[in-house]
Amino acid sequence: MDAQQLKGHLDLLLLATLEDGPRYGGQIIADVQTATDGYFNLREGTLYPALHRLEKNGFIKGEFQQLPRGGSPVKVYHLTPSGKAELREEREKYERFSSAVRGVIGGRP
Amino acid sequence: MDAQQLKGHLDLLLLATLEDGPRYGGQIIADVQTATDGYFNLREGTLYPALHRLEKNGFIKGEFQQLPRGGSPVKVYHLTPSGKAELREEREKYERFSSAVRGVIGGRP
DNA sequence: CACTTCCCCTTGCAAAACGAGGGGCATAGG
DNA sequence: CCTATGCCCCTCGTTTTGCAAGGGGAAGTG
Repeated sequence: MDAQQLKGHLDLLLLATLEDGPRYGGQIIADVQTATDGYFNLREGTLYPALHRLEKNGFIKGEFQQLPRGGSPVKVYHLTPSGKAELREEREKYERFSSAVRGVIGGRP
Repeated sequence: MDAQQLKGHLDLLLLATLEDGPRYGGQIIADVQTATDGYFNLREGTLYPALHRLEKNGFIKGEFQQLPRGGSPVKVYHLTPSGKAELREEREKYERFSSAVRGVIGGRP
């Protein structure tokens, strides 16, 4: 996977992942990896700053929770209403991007 | 258009544009803009360094040519054989990227 | 002679993913 | 008990790269 390829699209992936329900860091990484057949292998140094960014912008909210299986509390993030709206916008933005690229390289829109 | 969105995909766009024939800077900008319905509006500060990068890697080659319509000679770039191979690879890379994103956000692959 | 229009190039800036490193808590093994 | 391992969360510095701004040259126009 090319690192630069991901720039500008990470927020969309995170919001879309959280759309399926609250998750904490490790789960998000695992889910993205599964959903992309291993193509996107997010690093912690990538994920956490991105989550903080999204939280600061009010799109997601994180709360520490104690898991039944013990261990330290984990920080579970969930979408806010404004985050759902943002997700819709990001989806549309991606569609415009995708169409534009297809317009240049050819292939299905 | 989000600047970050383009990162990591610019080389693909340039190589694909030159696939249709040799072009000089201004033409490339115009062609990309047309092919994307105005979505990608490349700046000179974006284009020229990228062209130099591609040329240094042997993917394209630029030569100054005198245009029939007069004016200063323009630098016309064309794909090299290794550039055509690179374009194939970049296309595949983009398809993998695109599939991966679709895998997360849903929608057609 | 200005003035505009292209064309080409370079420098410094900013955004963002990443690698590496650190620290905390809980369970397992010696 | 004490160390090791496994998660989990966070941060700092690096690198890449698109972009804005600026500059310069050649040709045409009033």
